[in-house]
Amino acid sequence: MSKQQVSFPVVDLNADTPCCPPLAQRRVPAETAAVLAPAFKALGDPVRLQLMSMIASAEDGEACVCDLTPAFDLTGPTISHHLKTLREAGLVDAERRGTWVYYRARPQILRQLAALLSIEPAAAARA
Amino acid sequence: MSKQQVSFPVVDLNADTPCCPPLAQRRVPAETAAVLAPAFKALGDPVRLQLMSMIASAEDGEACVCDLTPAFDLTGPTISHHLKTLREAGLVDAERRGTWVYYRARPQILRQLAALLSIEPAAAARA
DNA sequence: CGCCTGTCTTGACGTCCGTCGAATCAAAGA
DNA sequence: TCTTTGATTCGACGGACGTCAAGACAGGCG
Repeated sequence: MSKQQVSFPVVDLNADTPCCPPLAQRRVPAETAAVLAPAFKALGDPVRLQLMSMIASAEDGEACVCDLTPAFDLTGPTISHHLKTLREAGLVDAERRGTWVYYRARPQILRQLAALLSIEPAAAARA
Repeated sequence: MSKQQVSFPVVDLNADTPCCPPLAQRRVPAETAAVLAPAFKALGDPVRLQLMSMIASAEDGEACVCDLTPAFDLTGPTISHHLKTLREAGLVDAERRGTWVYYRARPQILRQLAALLSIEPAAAARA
């Protein structure tokens, strides 16, 4: 493990983040943007967006990699890479139970992102 | 991101898009993911997230490039490039009036993105 | 027209990203 | 222990991205 990987985001948005009056209500400060942007970035790939949805909409709230991988025309390592991206963005958690690894969505950050994008009637009517 | 990119999008999400039961409710189809991911991607940069917020939260619902640019330690062309990205993602509209160019948010797509990320109590309680 | 100011486009550079094959690690069985 | 199966990490390649300097374009004013 020694080598690189100095920075290891694994964004922790659950704790302190004062989180986000809507984007259209007050200007997002640079620090908030720096914290939240990586989450949007992680969702900015069609494969990861589908992975996120498959995980979040799974029956028991969790999905096995073994169910995720065959849903795409991509190799295992590539799916694993995308899952790592989602993990480091703080969007999902992973847990190994026996042979398989299960992924679970973190609803708090999803709510934060949704809140940031929410538009109140006032702003909506304005434009 | 996923390869291809058939033609430059200039995503038109306002019209037809069936748009999006919450991501955690039903699995997002590949076509929907392909259409929505670029919008998230566009928000996945701190500068663009701030630009989007500055535009959406502006007094009259629109912001002049001349007000946007000096808010960052970046050159004019770079800001212009980011604005173009937001435009091509369908997140903002631009209009030239005399000397200055004004940008205006498109609330519909913001609402769509927010709806996609929204978590119902059921799914929230589950995880 | 000519000049100035504001904005966008172009071309280039270095970095990051998505993808794969091969190697590695982890758990379960023979 | 050795083998098998599932998942991640490593190393590499090609393409996309963020940034800037320089040039081009548009509108206003003498």
